Amino acid sequence: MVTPMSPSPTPPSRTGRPRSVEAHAAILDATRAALVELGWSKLTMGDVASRAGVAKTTLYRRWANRSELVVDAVAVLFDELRLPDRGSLMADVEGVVLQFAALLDRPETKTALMAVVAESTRDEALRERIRSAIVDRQKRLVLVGRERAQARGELPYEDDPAQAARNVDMIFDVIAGAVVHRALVSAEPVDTRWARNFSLLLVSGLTAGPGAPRASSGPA
Amino acid sequence: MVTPMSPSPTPPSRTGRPRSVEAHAAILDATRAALVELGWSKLTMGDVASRAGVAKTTLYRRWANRSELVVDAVAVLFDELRLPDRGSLMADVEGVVLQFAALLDRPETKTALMAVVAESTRDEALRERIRSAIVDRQKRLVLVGRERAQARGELPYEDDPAQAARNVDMIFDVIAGAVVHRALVSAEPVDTRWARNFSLLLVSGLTAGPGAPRASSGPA
Amino acid sequence: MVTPMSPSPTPPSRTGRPRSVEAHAAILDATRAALVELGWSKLTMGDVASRAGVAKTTLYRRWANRSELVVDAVAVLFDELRLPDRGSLMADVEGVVLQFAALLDRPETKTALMAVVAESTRDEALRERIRSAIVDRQKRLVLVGRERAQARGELPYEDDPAQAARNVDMIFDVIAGAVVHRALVSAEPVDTRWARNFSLLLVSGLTAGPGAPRASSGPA
Amino acid sequence: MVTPMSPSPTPPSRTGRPRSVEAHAAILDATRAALVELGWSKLTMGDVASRAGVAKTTLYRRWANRSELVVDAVAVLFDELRLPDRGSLMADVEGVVLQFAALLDRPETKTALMAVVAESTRDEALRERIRSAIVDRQKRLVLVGRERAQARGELPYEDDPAQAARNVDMIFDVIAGAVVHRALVSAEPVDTRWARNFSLLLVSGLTAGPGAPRASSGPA
DNA sequence: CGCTAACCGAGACGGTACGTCCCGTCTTTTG
DNA sequence: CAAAAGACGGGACGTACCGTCTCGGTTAGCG
Repeated sequence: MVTPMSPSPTPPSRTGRPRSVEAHAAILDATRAALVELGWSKLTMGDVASRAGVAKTTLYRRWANRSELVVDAVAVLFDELRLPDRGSLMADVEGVVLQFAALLDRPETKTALMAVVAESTRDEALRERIRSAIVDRQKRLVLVGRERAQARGELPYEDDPAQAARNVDMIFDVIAGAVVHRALVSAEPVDTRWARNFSLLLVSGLTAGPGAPRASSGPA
Repeated sequence: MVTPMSPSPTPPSRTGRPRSVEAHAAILDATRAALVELGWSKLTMGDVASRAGVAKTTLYRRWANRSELVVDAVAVLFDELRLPDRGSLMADVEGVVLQFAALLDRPETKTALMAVVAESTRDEALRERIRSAIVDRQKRLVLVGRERAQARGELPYEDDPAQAARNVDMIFDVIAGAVVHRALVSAEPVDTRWARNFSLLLVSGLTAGPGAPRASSGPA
Repeated sequence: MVTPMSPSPTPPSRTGRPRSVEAHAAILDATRAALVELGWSKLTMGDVASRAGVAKTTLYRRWANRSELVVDAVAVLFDELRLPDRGSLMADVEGVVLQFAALLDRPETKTALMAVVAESTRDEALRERIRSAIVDRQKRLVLVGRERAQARGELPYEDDPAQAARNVDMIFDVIAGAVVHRALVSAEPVDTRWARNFSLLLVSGLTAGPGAPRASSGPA
Repeated sequence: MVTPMSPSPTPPSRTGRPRSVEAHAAILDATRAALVELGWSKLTMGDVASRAGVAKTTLYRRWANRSELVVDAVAVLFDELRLPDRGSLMADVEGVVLQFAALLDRPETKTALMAVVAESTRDEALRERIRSAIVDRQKRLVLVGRERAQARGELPYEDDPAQAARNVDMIFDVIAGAVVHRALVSAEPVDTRWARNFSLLLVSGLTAGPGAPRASSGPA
């Protein structure tokens, strides 16, 4: 209970045998491997431990429960998302949609993401961990895309910083939500055609609706 | 052995004691109550059975597992969604967004929906059950909204029926996905302002992008 | 509760559809077959019913529980025991020992006999059923053997009828007990050598000890 | 998976937490108590576990099934049997018969012994466990009795060691078998009179038949 | 010759126990 | 003093049978 549950490989303690750094990586690797082979609901702490060549107690010393472990194991995969400049806002959106869809098609992500979100509806600490480890980190993609579009003149600059932040949040929810829903709930493929149609819809909305000159505070 | 795990209280068999219809309703009620009190991850079959005043075997006779039971228990809640005519496409969208958000704010829905979707990534039968019991049934809302908007002249009629169907699917994924992501992943409230901004974005996109005159097959 | 649990195919009732006689035989056959294949502890009422092509209710209408059913199914096998005249008391004893051993070597008898006896230690009705269906019926063998030995002059006639009855009981317990113990508890074969040694011991004891002239009321 | 199901509280493993010795004793005590209260057929592993203040898994870690547990729980009772020197072979036999009868009259022994023997007809491991934990250990009584009788000159010394062993086995089967059969199958009391008559029969047979001078290898 | 009572099969019912799996914790020995 | 090993108390699983209870339907004997 007093043990710090941080993912940092070495806690403040100075005395005693230091925590193994190799173990940390091995555990996260084992977690992803177990997700691929077994899926979220059949993944067990004991199995992860034995895959990692580690005792169960070592896991519990570092993570409070399996949801937090899985969030950490999966979060790094989201950091691989990139937003290369494809020349236009619509192309950039289409690119990130397809990248995100590819990520959601990986078995470890597919099975784990919705599961930890479901858990988080009853677990404040987990909710916070998801937000900081995944959600907030990926909003960078929206920020970069907007800046680029503004530089290109495709989007105006928003004066109100609060409204600008709200726009970023909403666009993130729209893009991520639509892709997740298409891929996991409707269980239909996110292919090039879908990505193009979706990007067209979004970019049209952005250039005509909120984010467009003077549409945010009150629609016509 | 091959007893159909359908939610219908009486399988095709003609002989033998028929399945109890009261038990069926009691089980679904108990399932929702357990979701509210315990949440998905602490809900157990044994607990549902005893709440319903029913033996555990009676549950397993009718549902193959907890996920399928929960889908059936939750699906009926989605049928309460309505699309009253609020006079404009944007008002209609805003209305359905707020209704859907209210539904996702109910504890039984919040904790269960993402959980069964997560399970369904490894369970084809469950995926199909979610699709038929929830997803396909609620697309009716998009259909009604589009027809109404077309009648009002807010949206054009689409000639290609395949493209029309694709549009319905995508709009459904965008609306449901954005609301779900905002409410459960980002864990931020879907309030009136968010709903208005989102509706503005969507309707702007719809009237300018796909669904707008000749933008669907290929943008310039 | 009011239904008479007698093994007779037709209870005292006069009106209504009579109980099926074919079913009765089919059930006992199925019981023995299940004993052979599954053994006592894995024999189930449902399995016997389906083997016999009969509903479970039909079994319960006729037998109170599986122990009583098995006693009835096994009892008839004991009636096949015979005591052919082999010319001497010792040869007669040896003959019946080997016959009894052969009966106990049959899988249905082996697995069932001790099981129902074990049950009967807590079930008075079952104890009575075992006594009347098996134990008392087979004492006939001892009676015949004694009469024959007395006719041959190998054994004296006992004047006191109560003592005579006690002797029969004891000899029955000694023979049956020794064979059962050797076969099932010690789990060693009852072969010709064992049978001969045992018979020698018993007949020696009988002609010198109780049953011998004036040894029963008080040994020297 | 291949954990040795031995009754010893500590398996060969050297590392890890050792098995609790207190739990071991508590379980065997609880088993006997449950046998007394419920009898063999109503004794459940879960009930024994909760009586012993132990988890069900702890039982299964040490015994493969209920039968093996019960054999271990009951076996120690047989070790209480003694053979005090009563001055003559007949008195010694009578004494052990009455002691054995008293043991079989205890509710835990009565209900359990025949039950595990019945199970053992289909379970080689159980058969071996009964033999080593009960049967072979109690043959000591016959050995002691014979030595004493030989010292007294009541019985001759047997030259052939194989025949001597066979005699011990047979006498054990005769004594134990007769008492068990009288007590449990015939369900009649083993009182002093019965014990005296039986002892007379047996001792007469022993001094005149096998074990007597030159009758063992082949009677005329 | 139709009643009617008791039978029949099928199979769902509320229950109990099973033996297994995993949880998260706790004692050990080892490094 | 941490780490691996593994036993611990506990809880839920999904299954197997129990003995009972509807069902719809059959089969006598009696009136």
